[in-house]
Amino acid sequence: MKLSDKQLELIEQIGIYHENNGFQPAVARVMGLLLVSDKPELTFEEITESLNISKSATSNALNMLLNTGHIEYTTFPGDRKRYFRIRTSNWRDMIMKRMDDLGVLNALLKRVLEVRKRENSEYDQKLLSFTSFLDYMKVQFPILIEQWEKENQKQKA
Amino acid sequence: MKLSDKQLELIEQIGIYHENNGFQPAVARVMGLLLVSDKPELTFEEITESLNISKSATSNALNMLLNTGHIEYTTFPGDRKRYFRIRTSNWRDMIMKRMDDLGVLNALLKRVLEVRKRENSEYDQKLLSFTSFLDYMKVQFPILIEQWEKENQKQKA
DNA sequence: AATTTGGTTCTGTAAATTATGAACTAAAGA
DNA sequence: TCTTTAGTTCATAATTTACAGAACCAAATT
Repeated sequence: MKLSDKQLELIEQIGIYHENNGFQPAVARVMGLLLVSDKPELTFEEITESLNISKSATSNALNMLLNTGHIEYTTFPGDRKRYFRIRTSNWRDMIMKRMDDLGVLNALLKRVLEVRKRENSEYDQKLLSFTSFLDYMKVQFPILIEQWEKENQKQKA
Repeated sequence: MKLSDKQLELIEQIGIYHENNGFQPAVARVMGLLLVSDKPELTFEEITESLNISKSATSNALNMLLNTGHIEYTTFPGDRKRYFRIRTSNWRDMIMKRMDDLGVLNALLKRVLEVRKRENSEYDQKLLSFTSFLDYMKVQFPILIEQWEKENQKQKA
């Protein structure tokens, strides 16, 4: 498994992106590798060797990515190896999870408005208006996705 | 500065939320406190005492939050203390930064499609379709915000 | 039966993060 | 001038994280 310099660089960049989103470094690199490699499916061995990480790090990373639904694997008859690949369905999930996270924030902010006491606060007006925006988003966002899917469908036809 | 049990609990929950979004623990608690306290503006001293953290932790947290534009302070003539509060304008920024982050992802994925070679890949079709969705989002999202602002304006009138 | 393969699990540890407390500073007040 | 106030800075201690390496295991192969 040869990787070009461009590929190696891109794996690092994608790695950093995922690190910023809470993945640990090795896990983030595995995601990068699976995205960037010429082959869409890689074995355990290929991953360890390409990234120069230990078997334990690879095992740990793959299992965490399997558990979180970011990757999946296939097998072939008469071959004990598993072939790992990114779950494409995961992109929609990823976006949705970001929305959910805003939902958590929204719930917390509403709780804030319940719990504490502030008189005639213009600040709380803004807070209320923000939560209402988050409510609006929660409704409108799925509609936005739907619209895009329609347009995308049209283009294919 | 007395805080009710409910307030203390909520500060922790908001703290955890912000930890998950990359803030360090003490910084996240300061954000929680400023949101949840009955007074909208707190002094350095009130923050240290309410959260039971050291002066250095407080200093560090406040400076970091000031630098990142999450909080601001006012002063009053003849009073050397600074009164810290959350910048409300920051909520729009927060949402926008999330969008920007998706922009970074989008750029990386486009780079992926350029850099590697995969034949007749249905996978790459999906990837392409995802980047096109991110493009769509980038355009539509500000429009969504605008629409909401219009509706919100109407309600006030 | 012995070995190889494809991993997993279990310490140990280097490095990074996060916070503390003490010493310090600059401005204001007595 | 001495003290207090409102913080900052520094050295360091306490966690936490992230990984390597070795031992281990079950299934397949020889």
